Parts: sequence; structure tokens; C-alpha cells
Amino acid sequence: MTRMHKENNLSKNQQIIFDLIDRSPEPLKAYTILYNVQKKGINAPPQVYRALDKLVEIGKIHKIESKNAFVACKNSDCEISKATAFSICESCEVVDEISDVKLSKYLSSFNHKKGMKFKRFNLEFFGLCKKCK
Amino acid sequence: MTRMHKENNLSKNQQIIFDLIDRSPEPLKAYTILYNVQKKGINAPPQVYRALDKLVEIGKIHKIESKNAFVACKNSDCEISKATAFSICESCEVVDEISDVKLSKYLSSFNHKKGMKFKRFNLEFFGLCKKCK
DNA sequence: TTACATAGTGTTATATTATAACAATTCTAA
DNA sequence: TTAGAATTGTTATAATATAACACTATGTAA
Ligand SMILES: [Zn+2]
Ligand SMILES: [Zn+2]
Ligand SMILES: [Zn+2]
Ligand SMILES: [Zn+2]
Repeated sequence: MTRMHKENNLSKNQQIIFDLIDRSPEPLKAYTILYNVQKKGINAPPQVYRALDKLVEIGKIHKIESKNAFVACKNSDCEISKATAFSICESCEVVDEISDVKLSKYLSSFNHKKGMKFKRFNLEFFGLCKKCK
Repeated sequence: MTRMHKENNLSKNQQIIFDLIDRSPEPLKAYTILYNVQKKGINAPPQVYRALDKLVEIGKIHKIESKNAFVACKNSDCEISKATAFSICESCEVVDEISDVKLSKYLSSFNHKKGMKFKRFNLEFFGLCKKCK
């Protein structure tokens, strides 16, 4: 019936939810997303969480763990969510994805003394943004 | 009635919950903690969450954001949770607090291009531990 | 074309994580 | 000793996330 929107590999629900997150100036929570897509026929939490899971998996969005919220990846060379870093303003809650090659390389090559080889990291910085300080 | 256990500044509930977390080889979730302290008279979620909040605030424990779970700080010079880093095994779920002075200094002095000054960071590395790989 | 596998959808119910609100008690320091 | 701050106990509820199941759509290959 409804054709999938294949021009960019995303299914219908994935595309609706990605568009919403991508247009948002701030991280969106799952239930905020749900309320905002009900007019498009997405009615229940599992539909939202499934799309979110997939979008995270393919690197189109990232989860801000400390906020249980999601942002679109602004970082075209972000290697499928293997190395993410964010700055988070503790006052206005603005989140920016940090794309700093030196930082990314430094952390990607960091090896734990105890012999663990890392596949992935997530880094969250907190402070006050320019406006708020 | 019941005197507070002041030998180390922790209140009764805080001490009970800290002891449990400190003895655990793995991160503990809030409701796991609740089930395990009910025999000591802690009956309801707010009692657990209040103690956890306080213990995090004073740096005795840390929250592993990606797991919604808590570990005791193993890092005596950990500056009240201002700079935390963890290694997390994706197979056995073991978590280790990383205390690497160079890493800590590198990240603490990292400044975002957009003029944000950071007060705090949390870094989570994921991979397979020695045993699991 | 048909058949099969994989991925996505819609739906109901429920599990898990966390906080609001309020009354009472205990601790601290002046 | 007494007032403020911190902690406790309690009930209820909010917020976040998943289980389970029936069904539909899509891609691949015989
Ligand atoms: Zn990214
Ligand atoms: Zn701000
Ligand atoms: Zn620590
Ligand atoms: Zn392991």
C-alpha cells in the first residue's frame, strides 16, 4: 500500500521521526516525539522506540544518555556512532555535537591498562554555553 | 532515636546503600538496591533515590548513564564527580572506573570552539574485556 | 511468477525508572 | 534551647522503555 520512502533508506516512520528530530533545535524525548507525530498516524510508544533504535543504529541520530533525549547527527563523518562527543549547557539545555578530529583520534586510540580494547565511546561535557555564562 | 552513622558523614540510609553498592562487583540499579535493602527498613523508591542523589553529589558513587546503574567511586582522587571515565564490557557488563591522569587532564582542559567552558565531563568506553574477547 | 526471508508496522498490555507531595523526625550550630 | 537544614517515611503517580503477537511490505532468488 504505502510505499517506503527509499530515496534515503529510511522507512516511513523512521523518516517522519528523523525529520522531526533533525528540525529540532534541542534534544527530543521519546514521548515528546510521540505527541508530535500522532497526527501522522504514529500512535504508540513501540513505534517511536523502534524507529529511534534503528536511527541510532545507523548513525542518523544519537542518544544523549544523561538526558534520555535524541539529537540528529550533525557530523557527516561521524563513523556510525562509534565516537560521539557532546557539549551540554546545564542552564539552557542546548546540546551541540562536538566534531574535533584530534579529540576523536585521541580517544579512539586510548587503551585501558587492563587490556580492554574499546570499540566505541560516548563523551558528554557539561557547562554553561556562551549565552548562559 | 536511631543515631546517624557520622564516622564518615553518611546518614543511615546513605550508609546502607553505599555499603551495598561498594560491595557489588557490578553496577546496581535503583530497584535492585531497593529489593536488597528492604530487610533493613528501606521500603520505598524515594528513600533509595534520595540516598543515591546525595551519594552522587558528594562523589561516593557515580551513575553509569548508559545503564541507569550505580557504582562506588574507586578513585580516591576523583574530584567530586567532575571528571569521570568508565570502561564497560558489552558482553559481561563489567564496569571499571578509569583513573588516568593524562586522560583526565586532557579532557579537563579541552575547550569547545564555540566558547563554552566545561565544568564537568563523563566518558563511557564500550568494548570487550579481557575475559570476554 | 512464486516463494521465502527480512524488515517494518500496528496494537495492547506491562515493565522499569524516577519524582511529587506532605508529614514527621533528627541533626547542627548558634 | 531553639530555629534552620537535612533526612526520613509514606502514598501516589509520572516518565521512560519493552514484551508479545498478528499482520504487511519489501527484497532476493529459484
Ligand atoms: Zn554524529
Ligand atoms: Zn546555555
Ligand atoms: Zn570516581
Ligand atoms: Zn566482559
